[in-house]
Amino acid sequence: MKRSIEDIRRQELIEGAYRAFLQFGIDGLTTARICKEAGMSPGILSYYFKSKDEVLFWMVRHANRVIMDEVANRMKAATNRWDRLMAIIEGNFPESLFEQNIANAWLSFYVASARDPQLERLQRLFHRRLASNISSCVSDVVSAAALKDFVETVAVLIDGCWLHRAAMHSQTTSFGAVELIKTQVLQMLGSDRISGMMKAS
Amino acid sequence: MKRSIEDIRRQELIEGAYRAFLQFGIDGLTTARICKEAGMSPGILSYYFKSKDEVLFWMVRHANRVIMDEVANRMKAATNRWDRLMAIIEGNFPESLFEQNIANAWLSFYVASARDPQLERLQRLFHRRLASNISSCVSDVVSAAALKDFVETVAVLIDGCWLHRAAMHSQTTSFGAVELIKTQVLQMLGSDRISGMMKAS
DNA sequence: TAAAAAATTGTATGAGCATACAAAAATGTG
DNA sequence: CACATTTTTGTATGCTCATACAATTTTTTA
Repeated sequence: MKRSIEDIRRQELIEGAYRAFLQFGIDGLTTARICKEAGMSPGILSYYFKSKDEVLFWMVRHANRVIMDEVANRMKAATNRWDRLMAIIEGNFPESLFEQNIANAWLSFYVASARDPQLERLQRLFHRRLASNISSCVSDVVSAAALKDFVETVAVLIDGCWLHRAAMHSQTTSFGAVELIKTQVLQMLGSDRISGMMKAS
Repeated sequence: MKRSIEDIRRQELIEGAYRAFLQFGIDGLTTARICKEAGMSPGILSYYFKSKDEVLFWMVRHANRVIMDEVANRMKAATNRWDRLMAIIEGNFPESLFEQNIANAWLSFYVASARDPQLERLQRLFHRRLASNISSCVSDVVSAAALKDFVETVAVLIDGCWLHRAAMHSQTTSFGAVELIKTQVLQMLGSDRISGMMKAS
């Protein structure tokens, strides 16, 4: 079928771009590098995509889905709100992905999205998803007023840990980041509310 | 004197680079733009500097000094350890500098320092200074074991707030960031230890 | 003031890159 | 098989930029 080969090639290029992204960040992504990584000749990109930026767009979506899958998998095993909150936090730091290169690549995406409206919309979307995920776990035990602050603090902690991981001097591990955030969350919620969250729902 | 004019020109170029950095981030920095911002003709850069990267290096030092001055000024007014800790936190979020453009520029510096050993050394230095500043405020009231975690958490919160500020959707203010971090610090230390820190020293 | 030195200008060069596209190869169709 | 269509290749074009440098202007020196 006609669609098939086009879809396959596009997907191969997106995944090639993803591998190049992880290795070189958003700035190291050249059309030539993307095509090479996908095992094709350099000109092919402009046959299947309107521009490099279009590949970039789909690649970032792909990259985000990889992380979201980690969260989703952990969510399945959770039976109460507390476990779901932990699933979100842990899912944001999969050992296989929490590496300097990758953290740096994500940072470069943040930088780029300040100048590219398409990427900016993606980033906004990712943030909303995270915020709404966190919200749904604690909305029953935290007042509406405090909810926004709680969500923002957790989001800042997650982003902050990734930023720290990008710094070459950092030796933070996946485990360390989760513990750091968990400690703050424990303090913010207190044991009463956490017990409340542990009742199955 | 021979030194004088050279120093002046170098300084002017560094400050031109700084202004361009704040406006366009590290990637928007072209030699032409730097020179233009400094009010000189485009070729002058290679007369006073070995390369663009050398200007970059001095520019980042300059940019950091601007922030450090904010911290230092607030430190002067502090008479006890608690006030000094607050001076560090508040000094890291001066209203005049806590803007989307500037946050983005700093992020781009983080990204770049993964590939430039010179910048990486600078970043390491900035981090050590921050960590040692924070440490000296709380080392008396926090056990040696907990000290590392405390410092790391505060550093992560500071970096995280800046990262969040870089995101276009964020409406965090300077005040909001300080409050967010202060809330976590209050929780971590507890009122007993804070009273301890408030005794003049 | 005349000659030398320093500072500045504007531009040429070449490198790296995205994109377009002509030519070639592969695949499909009758 | 002959022909049309799709896919792929390799390269040409034009752009942005860092850097070097010859030509010019300004300043210093004697």
